Amino acid sequence: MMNPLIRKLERFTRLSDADKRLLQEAASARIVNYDTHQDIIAEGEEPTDVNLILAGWVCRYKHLADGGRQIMSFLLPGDLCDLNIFLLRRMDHALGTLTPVTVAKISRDLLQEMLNTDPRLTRALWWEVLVTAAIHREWLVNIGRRSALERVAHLLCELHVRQRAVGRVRDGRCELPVTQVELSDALGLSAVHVNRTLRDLRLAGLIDWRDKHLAVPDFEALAAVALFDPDYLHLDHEGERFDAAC
Amino acid sequence: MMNPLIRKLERFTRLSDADKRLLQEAASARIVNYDTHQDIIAEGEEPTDVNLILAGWVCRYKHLADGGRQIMSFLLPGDLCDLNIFLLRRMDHALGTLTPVTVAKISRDLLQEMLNTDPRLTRALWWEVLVTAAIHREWLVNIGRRSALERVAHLLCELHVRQRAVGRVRDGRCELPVTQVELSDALGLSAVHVNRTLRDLRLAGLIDWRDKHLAVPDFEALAAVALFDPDYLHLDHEGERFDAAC
DNA sequence: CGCTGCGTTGAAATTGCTCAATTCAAGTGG
DNA sequence: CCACTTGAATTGAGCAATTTCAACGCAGCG
Repeated sequence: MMNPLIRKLERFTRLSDADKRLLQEAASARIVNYDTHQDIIAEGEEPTDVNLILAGWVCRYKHLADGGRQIMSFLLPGDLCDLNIFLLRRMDHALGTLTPVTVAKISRDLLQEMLNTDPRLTRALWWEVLVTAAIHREWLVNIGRRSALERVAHLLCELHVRQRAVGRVRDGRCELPVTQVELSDALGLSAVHVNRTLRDLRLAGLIDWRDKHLAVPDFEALAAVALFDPDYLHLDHEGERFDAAC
Repeated sequence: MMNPLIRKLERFTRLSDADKRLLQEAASARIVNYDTHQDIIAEGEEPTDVNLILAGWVCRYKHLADGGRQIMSFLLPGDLCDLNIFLLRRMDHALGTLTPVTVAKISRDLLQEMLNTDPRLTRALWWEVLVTAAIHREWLVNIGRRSALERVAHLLCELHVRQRAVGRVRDGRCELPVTQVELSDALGLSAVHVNRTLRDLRLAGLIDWRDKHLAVPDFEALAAVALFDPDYLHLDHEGERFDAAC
């Protein structure tokens, strides 16, 4: 199995064969499977491993007092969950599966060793952390300031682009194995309104979402509705300027 | 001038005298002043320095096509702005002043050297980055799922607690040198509605905001309205467990 | 004196929410 | 193979929260 993390990190920086071997080993040591709607780690727990998603979709979320929840990230194959375990003792949010999921557990100690010995890999992994924060910021804009139509379209654009970045889009078609309720929990909208908004996008011919797959016939058109600008994903091989330094 | 960053980082980990001297030097090298409503760095620019705020309030924000804006962070004295300059080439957001501001510019090279030579400081600085991301996540919950009253109260609680953490609260009173419009830009609400919501909080005796200063007579009461739980700020000396390792 | 920025208030319009019912597809057990 | 259940999507109707528009007050300042 080609490690999807390697593919993604190579967008950012070139990795040596040794880097890749190290990552590949780390990602093979301890594989764990989860069913749909399970917590990989709950809010308040003390994490012991970093979770690398090999297959399936995961979300970060928090529960609210009134029973609602807010999803703060969608994590796809190749995404790394808790690089913060080195510094923050307790999880201030939970990680839950949206589909059946396979993760590789990378222990603190192993990761620490990788970070100590491999500066290029260190940079690549911190790039992950910073891009995650950049996505959080764009979500703030999305939820705070955009209309429901723009909001839904924007999230669909993001998920489409992120999947394209790791080779998971064919003919404008990618996975979208989440429910409308889950989308609404991510967007700060009601499920009913998400449903109506999706209908509007469908009627406008902008999306075709069926069988857990999203087809976007004209990405530019959808991006225009969403006011989507992919800069915040920092996907354009920015790290290559570091190669000289390594 | 006591460096407010040192005070804050010591909440997280103990710093040696050498660490502190290093930080103190770095924060004295190049001091720059800004007026109110200036950009310290604009969206799209390539940052060259890390900005350490010594005095005044700063915000992260993005402009929208329709002229609106979303504020994504409030940065207070002792906060560090762009630790990401090592990895992300272009700013995906701007940093603007809310008051007259004094910052210390710490160059890439100097910071890089500090990170290379001082692992404890490195950890402390990354703690900054992770806490910033944690605040972003809580803001997502706030904007996505809470009512206007809860939302406003929650932000006021956060700003109060963050200032308490750096010794800037006396008798329940702290600075709040922002306008209602700026609050509304941070909360995803209209300025008019923020005004009405503040009136409700004032009439309920929960806040007293005048002359750029916020007084909270009964913090627990305000926190109850806001559903505020300060865990996400990770202020409770979590890093001490690392002392053994250093 | 007359700006200008900021705060305040009222009234009308709108967006998105809640409640409730219905459909549909995919199991699951008898 | 059918009856039943369950999870998800869909639709309508009424309602509530928030926005928008518009006006006015007030203080600081050139």
